[in-house]
Amino acid sequence: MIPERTVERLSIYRRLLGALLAEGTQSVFSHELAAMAGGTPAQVRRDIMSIGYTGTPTRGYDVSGLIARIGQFLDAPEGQGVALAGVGHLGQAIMAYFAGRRPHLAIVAAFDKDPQKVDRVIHGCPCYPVERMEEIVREQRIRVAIIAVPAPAAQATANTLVRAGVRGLLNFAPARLHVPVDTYVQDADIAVFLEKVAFFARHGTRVPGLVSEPVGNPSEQSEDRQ
Amino acid sequence: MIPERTVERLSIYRRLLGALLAEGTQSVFSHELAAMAGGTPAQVRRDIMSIGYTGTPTRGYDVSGLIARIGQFLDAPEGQGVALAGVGHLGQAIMAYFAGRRPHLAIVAAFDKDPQKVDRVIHGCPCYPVERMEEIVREQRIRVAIIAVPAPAAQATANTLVRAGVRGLLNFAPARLHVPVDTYVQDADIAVFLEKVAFFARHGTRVPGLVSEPVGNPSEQSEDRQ
DNA sequence: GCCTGTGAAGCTATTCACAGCT
DNA sequence: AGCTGTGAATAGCTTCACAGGC
Repeated sequence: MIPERTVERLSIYRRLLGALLAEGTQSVFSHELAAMAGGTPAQVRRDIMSIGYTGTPTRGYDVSGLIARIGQFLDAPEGQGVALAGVGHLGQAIMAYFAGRRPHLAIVAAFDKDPQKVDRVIHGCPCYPVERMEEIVREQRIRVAIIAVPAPAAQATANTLVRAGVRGLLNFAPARLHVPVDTYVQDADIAVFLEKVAFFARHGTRVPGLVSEPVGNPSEQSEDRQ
Repeated sequence: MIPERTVERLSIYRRLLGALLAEGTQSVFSHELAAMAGGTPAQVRRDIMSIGYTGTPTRGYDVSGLIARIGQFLDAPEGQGVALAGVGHLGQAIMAYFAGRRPHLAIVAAFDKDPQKVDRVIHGCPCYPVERMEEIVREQRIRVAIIAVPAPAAQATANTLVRAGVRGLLNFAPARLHVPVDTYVQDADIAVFLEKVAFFARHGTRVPGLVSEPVGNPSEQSEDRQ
């Protein structure tokens, strides 16, 4: 099984590769991708190796070929619909972000308990009352959901979603969710993030890949870097 | 230096301990905290050991004492002000969340380039035009900032903040930031999170600590678990 | 010369397992 | 009996460093 961190980085590589493609770049070296992503060339090579793609010493990796390979690896062939629980500011920010782009991972239904917010379409996404969540998620075979409800409602929301068939949750509520072992939870707990940033802003700690000011200068030597 | 993951967990433990305190619980065992946080008892004990707090075999850890110790460790003694760049839906969700609570880590200034959004107070936080960001962040000696602007503006925003003295960034924009090595960046990239969740919803993978349905049942045996 | 692919080494984080305490 | 504190073992991830290719 592939490391979680590698999956994250592949997603990042794909986005960067898309930008390269848009500007007409046809191939890229591991050290270039590493500089853009903020990692090491060795890491990039190993990540790409882990999904069975290969480059050539002369040109590096083919941009569109690598994008396609990452897609085969990360995306569900049939596409995946996503449910969104909670249409507050956060939920709307998320809808706005995903509107239009990402055909294969689109938010296809949103839910809120406020009657004012439902029964309309926001950013191309229909909003329903929470009462219909279980029914709709089950019928549409939705397996991925975003929890953007207040903390006190998070566990109940998760329970309903799991009951309806969801197996992956992105949880923005500041609460720990208890779910079955076959359900994956990614926490995005803003309060935790902010306390961590505040701590390290005072105590310092930085990742590898170094990267200096604005665009990382290509201060490579012979064998990778240090 | 303390592991990054430990800092995250300490923040989580503190929140859980606060809830225990509110309901009048005076002491807690590592396995109880582990069940609440979704980790292992050994992990909890080591995290607590790493900040130099000790419990007793008979009662476990003293709830208020441990909260205080985590506070000494995580928080700046004088408190830390936080700047927020971007007052869109996401920025407003963040302001709403931090309004009131967290005296020692409050959002003290928000910035937006839209003249409609600025020169007023939202959730107790004054909003200024971006042009004044560098000046205000520098004058208020703000060291921590949240980036909630669109991706194309993220790097320029980060540059300005760093120039003004910020040393910790929480970045919600789907873009990799290039900053000086002494500046800490925590990425909260929603698109990456969602792709990761979608991937593992299909392929499965779960953390330790197991945890079953709703509230984790206390199926402990003698020596820890597993 | 400069690249990729990769075994091996090195690190970091987590878990085991038990001595010591009550 | 059941807990904490912790050295030792393990697991997981990252980086090194070099063979092989153009």
